[in-house]
Amino acid sequence: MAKREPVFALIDCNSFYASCERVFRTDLAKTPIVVLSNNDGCVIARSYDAKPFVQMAAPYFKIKDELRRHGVVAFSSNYALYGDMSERVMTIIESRVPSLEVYSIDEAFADLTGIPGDLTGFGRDIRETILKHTSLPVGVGIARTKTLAKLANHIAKQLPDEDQGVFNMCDPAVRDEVLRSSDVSDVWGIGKRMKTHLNAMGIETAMDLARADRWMLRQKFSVVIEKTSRELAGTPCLTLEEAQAPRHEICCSRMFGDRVMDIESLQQAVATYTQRAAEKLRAQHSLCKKIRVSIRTGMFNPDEARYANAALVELPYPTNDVRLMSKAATEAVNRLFRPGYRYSKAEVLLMDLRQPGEFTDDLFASAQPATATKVMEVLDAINGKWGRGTLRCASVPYEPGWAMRRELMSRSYTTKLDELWVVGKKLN
DNA sequence: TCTGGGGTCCTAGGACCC
DNA sequence: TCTGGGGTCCTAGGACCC
Repeated sequence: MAKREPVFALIDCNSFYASCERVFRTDLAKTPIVVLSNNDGCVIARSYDAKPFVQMAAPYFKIKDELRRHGVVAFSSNYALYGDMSERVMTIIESRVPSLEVYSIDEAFADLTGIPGDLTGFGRDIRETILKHTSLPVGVGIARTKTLAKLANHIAKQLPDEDQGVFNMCDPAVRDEVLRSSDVSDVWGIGKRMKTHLNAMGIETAMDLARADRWMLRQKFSVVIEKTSRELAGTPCLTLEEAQAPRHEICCSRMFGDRVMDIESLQQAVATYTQRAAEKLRAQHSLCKKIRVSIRTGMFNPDEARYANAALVELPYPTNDVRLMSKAATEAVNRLFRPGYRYSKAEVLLMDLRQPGEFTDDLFASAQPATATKVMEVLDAINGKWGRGTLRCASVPYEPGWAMRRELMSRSYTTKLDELWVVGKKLN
């Protein structure tokens, strides 16, 4: 029997955050929409019809009036809603493909190797099912490698409606045609810097990169670019990664709603971020040995005095005990704090993460006491049942003065009982 | 007044060891 | 005259992704 050729699909939601908002606001079906980053800082998603009016990452305060003039409606980001919608989409895809890698909140790679019959039809079927069950439009790219599937997906989004957002690039002739007409910067893994370097060497299109001297690519850049080149030429170098490995670092950082000047607020913020990071840490069953805390002022205003600094604290033993972690993190704030500055952001980064049992306990140092592990389990159980923050360290305020701005937030239509979508009753 | 929040991988270079 | 050759581990920094 002939060896089965590998086939990958990349399925991703179109303008995901904006589409999620639209699902529950049918009155905005024909209105351009943008979604803002945390703190209503800048634009992170645009509906298709908003794209002509707004640049990605444009600061909201600068373009507010312009948006209003064009009738573009803005939303604060509502991650509870997006996370829930994402799970629904992934569940549908998972039920139809042999194996799936959830790559981000709005996209997934699927292994279609060995699926008989017309793959384009298969892609259309998935797309229709998702649309029917969630009202979210997706694009499907199908090809021999992950990098090519990404490119196929990019093409799928530019197709006219009758092609239903599915593009199959398995045919070598079709693939070559696409490679020739795609700019090298459309390739997954080629950013702005790499484009500049490659262009300088005469590599302009995806086809140029596919045919470039691999040894030279590896010498001059890295093995990553070499793999990209091979993948474009049709040789799979990247595999589907179904099980998500535990993170090596866990980060929680936020801009403040307003500038902060006092040390108490910074301590509260850092305690709050540590709490959130510790939750993520325990969710992946890891322990952490080092914490890096950083604070900084705004970086954009030239008239404002700037300061940014970070401190690394090492814990006595690998732990997931939020009490120990908060104490260490807030002590770091005392070291970092300089009075007189207007702080805009703090960050807590958990580093040197380990799995229990993976490291050797030091003969003379202590390990996390069993009681602490138990206390954390109870803490997570209570917060899991009654909501995040029900039980917390005293240093974490309930309604902090420095909380981020989210003035344009939609409701938690799918995740809060008292905010459910009501059909047949006029909202807003 | 005001510009996000997560992550990943790779490489180079220094410290240290035998 | 003239000062090896590996190896490992760690960290910082660059580049990229969504």
